[in-house]
Amino acid sequence: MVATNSNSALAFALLGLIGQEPRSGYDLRKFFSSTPIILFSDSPGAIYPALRRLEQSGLVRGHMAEGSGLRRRKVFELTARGRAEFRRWQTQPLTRNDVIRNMDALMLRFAFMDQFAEKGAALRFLKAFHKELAAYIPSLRTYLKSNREYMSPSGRLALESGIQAYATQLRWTKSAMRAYGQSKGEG
Amino acid sequence: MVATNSNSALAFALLGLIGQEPRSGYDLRKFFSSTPIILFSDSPGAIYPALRRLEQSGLVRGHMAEGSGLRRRKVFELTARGRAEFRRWQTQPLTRNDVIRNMDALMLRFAFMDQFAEKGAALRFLKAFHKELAAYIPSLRTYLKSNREYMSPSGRLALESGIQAYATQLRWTKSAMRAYGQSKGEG
DNA sequence: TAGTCCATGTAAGATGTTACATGATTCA
DNA sequence: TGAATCATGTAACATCTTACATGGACTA
Repeated sequence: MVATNSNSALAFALLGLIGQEPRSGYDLRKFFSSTPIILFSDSPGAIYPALRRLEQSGLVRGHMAEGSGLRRRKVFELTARGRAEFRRWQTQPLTRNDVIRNMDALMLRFAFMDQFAEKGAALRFLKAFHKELAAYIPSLRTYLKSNREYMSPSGRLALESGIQAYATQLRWTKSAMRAYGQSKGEG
Repeated sequence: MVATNSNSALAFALLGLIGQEPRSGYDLRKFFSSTPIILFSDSPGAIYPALRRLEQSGLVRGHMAEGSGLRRRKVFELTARGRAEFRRWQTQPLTRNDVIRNMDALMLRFAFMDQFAEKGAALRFLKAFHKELAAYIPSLRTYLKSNREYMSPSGRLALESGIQAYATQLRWTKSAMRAYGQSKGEG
């Protein structure tokens, strides 16, 4: 209906979860609060308005669940447009900036990859991710090397922690690519 | 002057950097855009209002830099209250929730540890961090084990990536504690 | 019948994003 | 003189946080 300008990470998390199965706002809140993985808050002040926006822009459709003695419970399901919009977001090119400032969003995109995107998408994503990480990490090491002596011990250790985190992510992309290469035979 | 309710992560990053040496808004923006470490945006619409708020609550003090042919350049320095407030934030107890949802803020607190806090603070912080991570990671592994079969390959891989990231952070706390134990001989 | 959980929502407020505006200075 | 950089800021807008509100249903 209305132009879909841009959705927040939370909005895409909601779309992804609703895409797995129809869910209510309460279901989504419970998922966020009970699952140790997900990074979003279960605050109703974030979730219910986000759902309303998604409904208004036609990405989800909600209807009151009737049936066995249930209270008013508004269950949302994904529309075709919602599915397309999620896929668009998920398969858009991965940038350096995503790696630096939006790693969580990247992993969210990947987590739903099998669910929405076609076969090769996961592997393409992993290759691009690997490429960006492999290019970015050396620049961090270079920065550390040339600034080491001016940094406090805790500052230096904090930077090393960041570098190790990226290095771990890089190793993960490699093993994930192997996992996809084996099961899907695409190289 | 005004009650200091709570400051954002950006506000504390600004306080920490200003605590190293007096800096202008432009200096801070450049630091964020040129340094590969820091996670904050260099957007003027975030930084200048944040500086004004810090000044209004008496945590920093700004004055126009005069001197050799400079343009108007407002340089901020930390006040005693600003230093105390930073230290309070930095040394407050580390919670499980910080580990799950605010790791970046934790590392920011640690990065400035030598600069603001007294001797034992860094080591205390690392011990608490280690303890929370050591308690949290097994719950993630348990979750993975019992949900593995219901998850898509990409969902499972994404969760594994998160677990590996936490495990890397745990190893880092151990090596960081060794670094502090050696140089400061406090156990 | 009192407490807890189910379930949805709103209101106030702060913060951040993007884009725009302004003007001085340096450099080609 | 025109472009880039220095330097500060505002305006509009969307989003999130925290706290509050409401009411049905289950259970001890």
